[in-house]
Amino acid sequence: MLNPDTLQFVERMGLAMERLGLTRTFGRLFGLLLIADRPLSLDEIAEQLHVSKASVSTNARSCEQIGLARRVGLRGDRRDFYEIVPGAFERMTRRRVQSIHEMAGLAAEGLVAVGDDESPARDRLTEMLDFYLFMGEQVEELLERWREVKG
Amino acid sequence: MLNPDTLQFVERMGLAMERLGLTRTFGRLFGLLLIADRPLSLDEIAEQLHVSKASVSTNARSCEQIGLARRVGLRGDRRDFYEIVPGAFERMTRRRVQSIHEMAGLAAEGLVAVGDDESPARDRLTEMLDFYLFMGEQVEELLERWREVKG
DNA sequence: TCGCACGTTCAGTATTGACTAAACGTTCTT
DNA sequence: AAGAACGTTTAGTCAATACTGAACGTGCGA
Repeated sequence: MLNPDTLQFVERMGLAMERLGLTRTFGRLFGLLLIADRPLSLDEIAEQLHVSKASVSTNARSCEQIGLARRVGLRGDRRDFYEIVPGAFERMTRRRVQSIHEMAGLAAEGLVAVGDDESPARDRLTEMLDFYLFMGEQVEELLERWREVKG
Repeated sequence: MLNPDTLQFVERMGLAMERLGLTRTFGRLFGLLLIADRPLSLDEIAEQLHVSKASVSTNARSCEQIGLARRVGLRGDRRDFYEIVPGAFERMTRRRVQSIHEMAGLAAEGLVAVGDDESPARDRLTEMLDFYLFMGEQVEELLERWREVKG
C-alpha cells in the first residue's frame, strides 16, 4: 500500500503529464515507477493505481517505447517488471526539443508561403524562424552540457 | 481566399498545436494570424477557417488571454480585429518553462515522500530534481539572452 | 426609437479517445 | 497433456470536450 505522500506524488504527476498532452494514467504510472524502490509487475501497478491490467499493459508499453521505462526480468519469475531507465528525464526533454525544431520547420514553410515581398507576416515568420533556430540549438547544447556533467 | 501553401501552413500549425496539448482549431487560428498581413476580424477568420463565429470568438479570446494575440481597432470600424503580438513565441516558450519548474517541485515533493533512506527511488528523484533545476535555470537564461539580442 | 451589426454565451451535439472486460495466444508447470 | 499464469488484443462503453446554432445583450447609426 502507498502512504499518503507517495499517493499524492503519483496523483500530481498524473496531472502534470496531462498538462503536457499525455494521459493522466500514463503520468500516474510514470510517477509510481519513479517512487518505487524496485521494478513492478503489471498486476502490482494495476492494483496500486486501481486500473485494469489492460490499461497498464498498453500504458507501460508506450512508456517503454518512448524510452522512459524498460522491462527487466527477475530470476525465478516469468512476469515482466518495469522500471524507469536512467536518464529518462533527458529523454523526455529531447522529445520536447523535437517540437522546437518542428516549429522552425513550420516557420520556414510559412516564409515560402508568404513570398518575398516585405510584409508584417514576413517579419513575424522571420522572427519565429530565428527564435526557434536559436532555441533548438541552445537547448541541445544544454543537454550536451548536462550529459557531460552527469551522464 | 488562401493559396494552397498558406492553407497547408495553417493546417500544419493546427496539427503541431494539437501535439502540444492545445486544440487544432486554436492552432489554425494562430497560424492564420501569423501569415495574415493585416489584423483579421472574427467573421473573416470564421470564413477562412470554415468554423462558426462562436468557436472563433472563444478561441481568439483564449489566444488573447494567453498573450499570443491582441485586439486592435481600425478607424471607422467597430469590429474587433486580432493580430499576433510581437514576441508571441517567447511567451509561448515561457509557458512551457513553467512545466520544468513544476517538475522540479514534484521531484522535491517526491524526495520527501520516499524519506531519507538510500534507495533507487531516492537516487532517481535526486537526478530528477538536479536535472530540472539545471534546465529551468538555463532555459531562463537563454530567454534572457534572446531578449537582449532581439527584444 | 427602431433596426442593424457585432461579440458573447448557452444548451445541445458529435467526436474523440482512454479505459474495461473478456477472449485469445503463449509459455511454463505438474 | 492438461491446466495455470501472463501479457496482449479487441470490441464496447463511457466521459470529456470542442464545435454549432440560436438566443441574448450592447451600442452604433439612420
